[in-house]
Amino acid sequence: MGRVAAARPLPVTARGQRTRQKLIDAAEQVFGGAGYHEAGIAELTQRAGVGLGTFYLYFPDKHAIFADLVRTLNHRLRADIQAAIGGLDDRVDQEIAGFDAFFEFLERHRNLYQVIRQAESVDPSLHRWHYETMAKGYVRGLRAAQVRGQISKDLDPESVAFALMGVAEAFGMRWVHWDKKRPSAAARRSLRLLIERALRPLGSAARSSGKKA
Amino acid sequence: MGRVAAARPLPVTARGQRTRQKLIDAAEQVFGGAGYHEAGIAELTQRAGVGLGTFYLYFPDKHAIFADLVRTLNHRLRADIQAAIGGLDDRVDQEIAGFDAFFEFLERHRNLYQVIRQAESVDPSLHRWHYETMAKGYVRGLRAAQVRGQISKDLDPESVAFALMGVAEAFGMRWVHWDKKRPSAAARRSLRLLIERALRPLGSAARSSGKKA
DNA sequence: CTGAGACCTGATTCAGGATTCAGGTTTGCG
DNA sequence: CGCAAACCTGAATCCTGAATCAGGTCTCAG
Repeated sequence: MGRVAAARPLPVTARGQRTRQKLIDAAEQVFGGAGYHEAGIAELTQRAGVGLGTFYLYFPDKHAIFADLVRTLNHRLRADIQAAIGGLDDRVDQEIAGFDAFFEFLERHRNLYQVIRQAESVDPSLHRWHYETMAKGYVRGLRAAQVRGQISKDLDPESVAFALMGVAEAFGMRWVHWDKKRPSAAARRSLRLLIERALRPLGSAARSSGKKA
Repeated sequence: MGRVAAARPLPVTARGQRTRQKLIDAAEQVFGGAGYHEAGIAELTQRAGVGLGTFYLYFPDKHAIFADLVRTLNHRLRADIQAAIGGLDDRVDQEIAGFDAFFEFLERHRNLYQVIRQAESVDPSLHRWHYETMAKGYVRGLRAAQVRGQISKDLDPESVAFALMGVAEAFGMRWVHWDKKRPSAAARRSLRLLIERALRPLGSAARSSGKKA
């Protein structure tokens, strides 16, 4: 669980920083393609174009760079979703936009996302951290939307957050991962209906903002 | 993907059958506790109380017994859910009962379920088979319910199936896996509300069967 | 009883892969 | 320049653990 292994000091010069980045980029490819256990340090350094030993100048061991990757991923994903949600002020619209951003992220970082899945067996606490992090922001947004009366007040925000994350993952697996394309029109239509009906307060009409706010 | 490795003939005598079973039972423990890669054949045979070499009398390699386990799990899980759904004739009630059965299964086979998650990196096609199998039954049930007018007809059954499976996994992770207990009352209440509102045709009243049919 | 299968065994083999280390090479500053 | 400090290198080390195999041991049909 709590891996330790003395962290290496961050590189001082520009050259060092470049090299470290090359290693991280390579890790993205390598861990994504093969799994954590299948991937070798040799393959990683080769793809980064550096010597084998160089790896250990920047990371104490294999696990360390994997953990780095997961954290990076987590940040990028949350940033993408936040950006996509930005201008919207209706929570249901935000959900839809968030889902789209998620699918797009999955497509662009197809391998990368597998890394997070792997984390479940490689480092359970890291895996859990990922979901807890994601959920926290989610819950905050949902609670605010409840106050604004945009989503039903009788729903427990945390439950809704996990439910939606689950749906996102399942759709990502079914369409992006298996079919290698964004969810079909039918799937996206159903997704919108499900979210709309499940979250919207009972009385309020569907569709909040037509095309323009 | 398509692993081959000549399967060993099934044991002929009662003794052989017993031994094979002991190995499978041990695999359940060992693969569940540690991961696939962490678990060793030695540990497995030790727990089964047989010699190391005996393993290779019944399985061509490590992968084979893992695949066996995933298939077994898949069957047990589907059987449990079918049994739980049995007597009910309203689809929403069936969904709730199905979820409960799933959570109970997760609790009882806590380790075992991780095996299926592991399958994603150990054998992607097996992993996909698991979900496709689960989805197929799901879709059939949903379609029938649509004909009966129990759930909204404008939803794509496959989309709903994957959405619900996703929610089940997320809840399983959050409550059964992390908290080591069934979902909280609040969570189960929200779950029911979400399903009810998302699936039920627009006009129809909630709650189909109160306490007794 | 008895022997031919059917089963069982675990030390040993062996390949793969993480990590080390004993030197190079490069960079930048005085 | 001149020389630390900062980087880089990859063959060699060392360990792990899957898979093998050369012999036993059990079982039951005849």
